[in-house]
Amino acid sequence: METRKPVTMSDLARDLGISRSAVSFALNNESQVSRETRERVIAKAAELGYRPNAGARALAGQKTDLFGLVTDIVSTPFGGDLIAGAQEWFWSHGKSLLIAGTSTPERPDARSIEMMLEHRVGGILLATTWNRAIELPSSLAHVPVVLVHCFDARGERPSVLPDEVEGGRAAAQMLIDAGRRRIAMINLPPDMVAARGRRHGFEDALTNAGIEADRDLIVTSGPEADSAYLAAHDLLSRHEVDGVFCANDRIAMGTYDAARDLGLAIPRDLAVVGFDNQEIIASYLRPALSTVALPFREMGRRGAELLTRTHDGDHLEQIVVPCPPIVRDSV
Amino acid sequence: METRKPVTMSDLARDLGISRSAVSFALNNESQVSRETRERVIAKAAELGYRPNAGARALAGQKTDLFGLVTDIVSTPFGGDLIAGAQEWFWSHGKSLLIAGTSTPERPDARSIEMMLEHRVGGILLATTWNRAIELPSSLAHVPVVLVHCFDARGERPSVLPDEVEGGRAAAQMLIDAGRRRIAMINLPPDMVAARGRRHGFEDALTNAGIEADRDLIVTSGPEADSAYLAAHDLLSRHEVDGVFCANDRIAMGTYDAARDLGLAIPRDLAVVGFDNQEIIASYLRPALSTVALPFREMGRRGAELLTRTHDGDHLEQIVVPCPPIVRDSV
DNA sequence: GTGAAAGCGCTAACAA
DNA sequence: TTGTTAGCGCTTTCAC
Repeated sequence: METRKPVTMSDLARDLGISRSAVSFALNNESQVSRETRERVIAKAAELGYRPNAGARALAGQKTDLFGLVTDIVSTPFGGDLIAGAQEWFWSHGKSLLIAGTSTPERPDARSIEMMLEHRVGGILLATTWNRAIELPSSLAHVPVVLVHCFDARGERPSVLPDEVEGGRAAAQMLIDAGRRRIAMINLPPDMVAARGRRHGFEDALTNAGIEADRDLIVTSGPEADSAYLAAHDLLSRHEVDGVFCANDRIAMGTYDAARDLGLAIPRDLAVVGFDNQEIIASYLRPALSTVALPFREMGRRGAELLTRTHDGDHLEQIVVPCPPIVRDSV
Repeated sequence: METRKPVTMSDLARDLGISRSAVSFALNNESQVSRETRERVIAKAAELGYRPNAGARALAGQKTDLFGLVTDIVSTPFGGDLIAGAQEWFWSHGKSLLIAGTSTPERPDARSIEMMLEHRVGGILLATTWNRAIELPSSLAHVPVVLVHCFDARGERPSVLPDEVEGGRAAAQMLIDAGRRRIAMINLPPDMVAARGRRHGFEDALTNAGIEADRDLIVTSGPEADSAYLAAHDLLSRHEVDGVFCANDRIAMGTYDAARDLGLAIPRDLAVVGFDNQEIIASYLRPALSTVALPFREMGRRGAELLTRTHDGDHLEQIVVPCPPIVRDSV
């Protein structure tokens, strides 16, 4: 592999005996060139393997095609969807994506933000693992920012959020449609944004179905499977329940264990619905877990879209993306 | 949020009444400026919030600080580690990382590679989910490339690979050290690079421990849990086995199910070791799975390092990174 | 130690 | 329709 000096516009112009601007116009599909010239230029470019220099173009045109994504989410399976979604949008619009992983998006490695700003990104997408309020670092004060799966504590930036309420409603509905009536919910700690929304939707659906919401059937668990095992075991041994909505898939995992230990068959004795659609959990649990998906890909896409639009015009928007139910075998 | 025009070197120079080159020298720590001038420049830069323009610098200096990472791995939990590792290296060396997710690294969305080349990246890291040989696309012919978790079919590019053999040996050793003697292996399809290496190390360790390698105890399974369930059920019901090395964590998952259905307690009746250390599987299985880690973070780091060095000098290197055993409760 | 000046590759008025 | 000419923000000789 030998690196060789890249072909420039001047090379094309000289070879073709025309001016550099003619080449520029031809390549950028401006109107001011004859069809013939344009074709000659394009042919020559292909022949010589010309490739535009993005940096130079940005410098001269005073505009970037670079955007940034800062997130703590790359280390989870969701990260892939998020990145894919954002990238799909950017690419199909001729933009490139600079990514920085960080453990704390609100206080990202200062260097990573700095680096993006030095590259004069047109805007930054800030995404988090947990749906929550965040405080923007001051270095971001003068850059367009769109928050994904989180929102600005000061209410000054646009964001893209999952429809937790509708998701909770959908989860409950799956249980109701299966004929369950003694329906419980094992929720996340109440200080979590997701917990509030999902519960709200859950209660709503029960009420609409004419099922009285029994406070005793709504319990709290930590987000992890072992904590959920305890909560589920307690709940299921004290109450007669035929359906349970777990506020996330890991809680469902713990619930499966508890059900097994209590001799309850899923879905016969107990129907279970999760939330998140963490593929690796949901599809490997037996029976496969019915759940509600967190639409990271779509949120990434919408975030990117919003960011490029925010660019000019400066309207504050909150976009809410639906959480689709995923039917498997646990209901 | 209002975007405002960035401060340039000329602004600093004018404000300070000195030339632009003086500013440049001062900021880049060149020797040819007086201590005093340098300090004044630095102070002014801080005051005005000057931020160098990476694109302009690259253009003038004919060098980039951008590198690319193309991979199909972002959608798995491993992706996070890989990215983190690569980024750690690049950042601490003042480089930035451009990332492109793709479903097939060998035939990545042509646009994504093109985009990186237009940005004049100094080199590209190509990483795959599966350890395997890959054929480089021709567009990469004149760019430094380092392969991570895969290798060039034509043997012309450097790569960073996990030490599968040593990993297999470590897995077997965990079983041996626990006093197991009837040790089986549920391997991946033999055409997979990982399968060959892991088996090689496995047999090696048994031989060294004076345990005869029983061909009947080495069986093949697909990479997924359901296929593994069948293989494990078959193996365990026909042979007396007290330890099994599963070539990946999902196979271990299926093996857990089979063991339970056959009434075998883990680890009492059957010790199990996996491979990959997929956190979400390994730590939630009960008992938690002892396994061998695929060192993606370290591979990312080494890949980045190799890439920046490959840059000049052009030695073909194959780096092999150790796969550390992770002890949990299944042995 | 400092400044003038020539680019780096490209865009975009403006003239011709 | 084409070419000329300034820059964009920065690095880097080369004189002073």
